Amino acid sequence: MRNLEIARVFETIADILEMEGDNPFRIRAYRRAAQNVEALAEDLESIAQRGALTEIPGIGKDLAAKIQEYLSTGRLSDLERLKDRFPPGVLQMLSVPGIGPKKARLFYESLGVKSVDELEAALKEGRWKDLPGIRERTVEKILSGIKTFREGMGRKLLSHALPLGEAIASALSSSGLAKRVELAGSIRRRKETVGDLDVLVISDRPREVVDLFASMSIFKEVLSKGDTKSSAITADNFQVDLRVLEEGSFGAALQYFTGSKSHNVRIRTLAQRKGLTLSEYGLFEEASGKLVASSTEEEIYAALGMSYVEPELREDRGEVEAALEGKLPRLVELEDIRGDLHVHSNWSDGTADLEEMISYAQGLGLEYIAITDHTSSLSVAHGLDRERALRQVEEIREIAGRFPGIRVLCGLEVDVLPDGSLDMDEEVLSKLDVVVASVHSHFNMSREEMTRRVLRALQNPYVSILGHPTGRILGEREALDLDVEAVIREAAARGVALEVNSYPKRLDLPDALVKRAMELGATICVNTDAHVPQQFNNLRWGVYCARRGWATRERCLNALGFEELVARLRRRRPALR
DNA sequence: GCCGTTTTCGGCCCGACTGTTTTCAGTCG
Repeated sequence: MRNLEIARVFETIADILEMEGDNPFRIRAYRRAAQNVEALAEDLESIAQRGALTEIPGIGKDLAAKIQEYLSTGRLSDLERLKDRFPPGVLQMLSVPGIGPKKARLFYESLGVKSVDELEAALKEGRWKDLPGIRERTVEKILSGIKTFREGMGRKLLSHALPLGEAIASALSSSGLAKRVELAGSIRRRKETVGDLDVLVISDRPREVVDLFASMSIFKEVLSKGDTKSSAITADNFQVDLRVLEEGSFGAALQYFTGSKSHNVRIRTLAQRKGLTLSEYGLFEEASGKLVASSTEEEIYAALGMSYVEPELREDRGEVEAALEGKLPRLVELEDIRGDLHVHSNWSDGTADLEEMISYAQGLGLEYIAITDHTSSLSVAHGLDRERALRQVEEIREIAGRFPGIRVLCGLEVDVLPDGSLDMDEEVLSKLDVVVASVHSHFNMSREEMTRRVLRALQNPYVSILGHPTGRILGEREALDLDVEAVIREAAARGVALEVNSYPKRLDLPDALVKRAMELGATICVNTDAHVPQQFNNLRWGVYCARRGWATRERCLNALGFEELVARLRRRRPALR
C-alpha cells in the first residue's frame, strides 16, 4: 500500500509550488489530490491496474500519469527537479505555526538558513532586523511556533505508530519463530503520541528472531543487534526496540516494559513493602529470592494484592490505589459504542454524499448516526445557512427511509460565535435531533471571555454535545485558553455531553480531562467527526482516549441503544420528535 | 491541475486575524 507515500509526494510538490508563488489553484489541486489519495480504502496499485486512476476525485490525466510514474519507477522526475530548489529543512519550516511559504522563502533566501534549527539561531541572534515585514512580535510568534513544532516532533501519532507496530508484530508472528508477540510501552497504553516502539517476543530461538527483525525492509538502519535485543530505525526516523524472552518471564517483562515509569515505581515500592522485589524477570521474595509470579501480568498484580490494571490506566493517576481497593472502573470498549453523533457530508466540507456516509456506517454495523454538517459562519467549510439546513433535514428524513439497517438523526455542528450565541436560529435548531456546538474561530480570546463564551453555549437548551471542547490539535495548535473545570461542571449540570473527538490529531477531550469529566459526573460522547466514509474507522482512537480517561460505558452517550438515546436527547430538547 | 445539465474555457472559497504598514501581505482554517 503506497497511497500514503504518494499523498506525501503531492503534498511536497504543493509546498514547493507554494514557495515559488505558483498558481494557487494548481497548488490546491495537488493538495486535494493528496487528501483524496490518503483517504482511499483501496490500494492505488490495484486501481492503476484497473486503469481507474482518473475516477478518483481530484485526479485527472496529469496526476494519474504522475501516480503511474511513481508506482513503476519509485520516483517522480518532476519532484526531483523541484526538490533542488529548496533544501528539505526549508520545506520543514512550513510545519512551524506562523511560517508560511513567503516567510520560509524569505528566511532561506535572505538569511541563508536551511533548517528550523538554523532559523531559530538566526532569529535569536537578531539577524532578522533588516528583513522587510519582520518585527519583534513576528519573531516572538515564530519562536513560540518552533517550540510547538518541536513538541510534536519525534513523537508519532498513535494512529501512525500502532499500525506500524501491528505490521511488525504480525510479520514476527507469522514467521513461526515466535510463540507470542506483544507490543509494550506507551503504544500498549494507547497514549496519543508515541516516542518509540517496544516489541516483546517469546521464543526459544531468539537469535533467529533478532535476525529476522533486523532484516526487515522497513528499517533504514539497524542501531544494535545482539542475542536477545535489537534496535532499528524506520525510514521515517522511528525507533523500534525488540526484546526476545523466555516464556516463563513473559508476564513480568510485559508489565515492566509497558510502564509507565511512574506506575512501575509505585508497583515496585508496593512490592518492597511486602518483602518482595519486582523486575522484568519476575516477582521474587526479597529474602529467599524465591519466584512468586512471572508468567502473566494478572498473577503479578494479584500477588501484590491488586486487581488487574488495564494498560491504558497505568499512568499513576490513582489506578494503584483503586486497584488495591478493588475499585477500578470497567472501561468502555469499542464494541460498546453503538453510533456516531458527529458526521459530515458534502453538504458542507465532507467529501461524500449522505447516502455514501450512511451506507458506510451501516456496513460497519453502527446502529445510528447523526449528520452534523457545519453552519454558515464557517464559510471555508461551505457551512449551511438556515434554508439549506432546513432542506437538508427534509432530505435526510427522506433518505433515511431507504436504510432500514441504521437510524439516521438530523443535526448540525453549529459554530459557537464569539459572544457564545449559536450560528443558527432556534426555529431551525428546534427541528433537529442533535446539536453539536463547536468553537472554530476567534481562538485567542482571553480566558475569561472564552470561558464565558463556551458556558453560554452550554446553557443553550438546544445544545446536546460540546464538540472538540479544548480545540487542541496535536503538534499544531494549543488548546483554547479555557477554564475547563468550569466547562465540565456546567456540562454535567446541564446534561450536555462532552465530545471525545476520535480524529487522531484531536483526541479532544484529552484523556486527563476525560478523567476529570468522569469525576465530576459528566457524560462523554465518542464521535468520529468523519468527513470521509473511511474515517468512521477512527472510532478506535477515541475509545482508547476515553479508556485512558477511565470512561465507563454507562457514562458514554453513544453507548446507549437508539431508544434510550432518543429519550436522553429529548430530555434536554423537548421539541424532539 | 481539475472539472463540466452554466461543459472544453474559465472558474476554482474566502473571511478573519495579526502584524506590519498607512492600505496591505501573510497565515490560517
